Amino acid sequence: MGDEVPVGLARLWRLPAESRLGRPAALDVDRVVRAAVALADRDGLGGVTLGKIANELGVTSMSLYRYVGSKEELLVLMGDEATGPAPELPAGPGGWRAGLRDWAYALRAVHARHAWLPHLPISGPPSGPNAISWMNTCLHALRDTALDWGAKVGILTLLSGYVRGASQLNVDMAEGRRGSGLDQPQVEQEYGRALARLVDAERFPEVAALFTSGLFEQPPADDPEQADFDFGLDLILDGVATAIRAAARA
Amino acid sequence: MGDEVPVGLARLWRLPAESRLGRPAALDVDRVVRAAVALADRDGLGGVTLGKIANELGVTSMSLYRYVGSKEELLVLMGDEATGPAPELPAGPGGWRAGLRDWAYALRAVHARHAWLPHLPISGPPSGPNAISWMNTCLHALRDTALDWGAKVGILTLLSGYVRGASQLNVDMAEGRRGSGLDQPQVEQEYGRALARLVDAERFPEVAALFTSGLFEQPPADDPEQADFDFGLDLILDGVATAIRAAARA
DNA sequence: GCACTAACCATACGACCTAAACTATATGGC
DNA sequence: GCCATATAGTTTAGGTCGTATGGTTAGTGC
Repeated sequence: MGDEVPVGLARLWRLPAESRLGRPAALDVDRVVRAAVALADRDGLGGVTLGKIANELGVTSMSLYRYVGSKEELLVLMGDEATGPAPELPAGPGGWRAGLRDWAYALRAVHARHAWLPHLPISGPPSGPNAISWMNTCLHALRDTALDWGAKVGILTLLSGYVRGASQLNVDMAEGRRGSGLDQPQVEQEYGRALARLVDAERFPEVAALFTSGLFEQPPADDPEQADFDFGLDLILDGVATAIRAAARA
Repeated sequence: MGDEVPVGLARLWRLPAESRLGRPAALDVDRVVRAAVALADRDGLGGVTLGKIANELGVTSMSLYRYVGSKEELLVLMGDEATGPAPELPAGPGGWRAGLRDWAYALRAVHARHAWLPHLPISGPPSGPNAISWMNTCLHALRDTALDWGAKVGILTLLSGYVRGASQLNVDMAEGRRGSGLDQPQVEQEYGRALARLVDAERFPEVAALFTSGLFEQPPADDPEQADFDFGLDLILDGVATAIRAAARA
């Protein structure tokens, strides 16, 4: 009967340590993590340094190790902190499809607020309280379907991975166009033209056709990133619909 | 009429520099990148160091800067190198579905050979010759469909992102169980039980139900990771099928 | 006031990436 | 054959960062 919880999990869930002995702590895990998140929001992931965090808090970097096992662990804590709790359960009508769509939109919005978040190294399955909160909301949206637990978890994994990947790509493209005052369509043009010169139409006929198709030349929608995101999301949701129908038949 | 190509792209595509002047080079980009890949295969991404690469090649770390602009750029080159060219075009029957499935399987196999590959930071849209090769194969599988280019690119992005995310998760789970001689089902048990103790059934009823469902207790398939992968893949392919039908109707 | 415990700090070390200046080795024109 | 030139590679050094170690400070409870 192991009642114990790994120390990393304990800090993620902020389990109180219980001890009135010794010198009282001037900080707590929360303040450390919040300072780190604020720093990442300002300077990016690469700008997060134990020294700078400590400076911000008026302590030395070594004292942070009283609250965090290592920088790697700190990154995990930052991830859960920045993700925050999932929005309230919709419970409204619209069924699973609207529920999943809202969920994905909300998660995307979180990534937009913290551009570094999708770039955090994955450290395993969702384990923090906020990650669990999002998990709960997603599963809730699927509650009235005939899917078994394995399928629900698969959908959750797929969907969160998709949002993460899409956000990551958006951020990277945005980073690529920093300095040169180009917006998204211009970057796509640049990309398409540079590669059109490199791609041999004989070796890669499909790609060559793509780059001469004019897809990267037209300035179509007013928010192309949103449109791209919606395309993939709808495609996934169509797949979910198929799975739900199949489960209902069984 | 800019005939020029950014220097990063030039190195990715190994554009020859043309110059018989000066001291002849003892190395070339290829050898540097291959040594780096071999090192990553052995020691992981964190074990890749300019010093170690140089050592392996019998030079000093600074000389590597003759071939690579920075370590960041080296990572990009490593990514394309390790990905390698896509497998030969199937051209067989089975249509787009078999084509995409084979493609995804092959990409997954590449990630299995280079566990660090899915962990590389994304640096933009596919740009290297090998990435383009995989792009070409994927587009080829969709050739006989009525999808427009935008949809095809969306599917490519979605699919490659999915494979990447799934591989990343597999690697991280495998890493989590290093040291303690546990296999996948045991790790899932450990995960399920640890979280079952932390998750409040009132706040997170769905998750609580999941963790008491026994999903993480049973040792079901003989290759659970493969089964999970297939579930997501089939779901995506079902979504693609829907999109193809819709495009054909239009 | 004394043992004990926990929080915090000063110091130091070892990686690592890379800028700058210098040396080595080839080519091509005279 | 020699020199200007251009490219390759080395030396040296600086700066940043994570963190191991050991000492110091500030509280609690007997």
